[in-house]
Amino acid sequence: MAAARETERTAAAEAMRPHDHGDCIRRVLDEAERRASEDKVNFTPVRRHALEILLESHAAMPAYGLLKRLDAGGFGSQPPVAYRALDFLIEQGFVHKVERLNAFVACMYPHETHTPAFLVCRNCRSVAETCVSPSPAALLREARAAGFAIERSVVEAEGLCRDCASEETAPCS
Amino acid sequence: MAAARETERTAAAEAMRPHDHGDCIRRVLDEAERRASEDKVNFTPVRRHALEILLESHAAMPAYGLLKRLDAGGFGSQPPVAYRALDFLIEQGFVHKVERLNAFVACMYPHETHTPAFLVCRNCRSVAETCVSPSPAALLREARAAGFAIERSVVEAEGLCRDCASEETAPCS
DNA sequence: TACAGAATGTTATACTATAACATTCCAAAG
DNA sequence: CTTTGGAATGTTATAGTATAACATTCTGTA
Repeated sequence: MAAARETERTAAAEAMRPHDHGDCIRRVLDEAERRASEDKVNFTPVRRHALEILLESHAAMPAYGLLKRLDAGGFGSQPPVAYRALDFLIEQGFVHKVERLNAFVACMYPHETHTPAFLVCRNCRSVAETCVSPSPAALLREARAAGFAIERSVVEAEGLCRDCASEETAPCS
Repeated sequence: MAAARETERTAAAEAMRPHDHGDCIRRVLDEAERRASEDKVNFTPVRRHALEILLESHAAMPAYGLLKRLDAGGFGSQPPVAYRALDFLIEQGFVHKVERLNAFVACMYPHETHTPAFLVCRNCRSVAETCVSPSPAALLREARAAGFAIERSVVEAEGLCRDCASEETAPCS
């Protein structure tokens, strides 16, 4: 049982482990590409580049960090450059905003509409996205009783990722 | 069944219905009072007044809205006045921040530590707080597999409350 | 009384986000 | 082809959110 748990593989676990991140990027980028042309939306260079930047890591990036990178890539230095790209990417479901951090992460499941749940490390800001069921049944029940129509929802869990936890307990580096 | 649902009462439903809000305020304020003296924390005038202001409605209030009210009450006009009061109230669990809105609401369940879940109306910004189980089992499983230690989490659901929904479908006022 | 820690007062500044309007690009209609 | 209208981008300005840093006051306790 313990051994099984050790080797258990889930999306969140993968995101926080060393892995072939090049594969992540290619996979997501291809999928985004496909979806964009399928939906006939305009996946322009600045939008693509923004997504590529966000895909570089599983950490959340602030808008102005993205802007800086976009500027370095020759895409302009004013805030709307970043926010417009982000608006587009979020609209398409390629990127999520982590409200807790006022920062943005590339979606690891761009192939399906879903309610994201994030494991946000308070130390290194890494963000692992997981797939949970859209809303807990209890919440749906409450909402219905209140006459409230849920349109979208998000779960944000804050804590310590494995790496940061081991650093805290054994700061030997 | 349908009739039963009509008359169903839950915390979230109550918050969004006309109710004796004076009772809400007294109940929560008393409880806060009690907890503060129990925990030997300093429930100063500015902190108490901030909580009173937030308790006036179930809508979320931005920090600078609170600040304006505190200033009107003679408690000072600079941002730290509001943020310090909010820091204290959040620390004590008397107030939650609704990240989605960058705004703050008084907690309706100050008697228990809990993971809040919010039903946030995108139209009127009313916020109904509900009690759901701390984290969905699926999320806990993911977290464990990832070696991630959840310290706190929040669910924020966005949609339309009953009143705003009926306005949208029948704008006759 | 002197001290220490908590709370508050005050100034300045950093960070996040959007409004508003000008310009360019490009594809579809004429 | 050309025009024309919507989408995208460029640009300036400003609104909104939050914290750093340091001075001062208050209060309980040694």
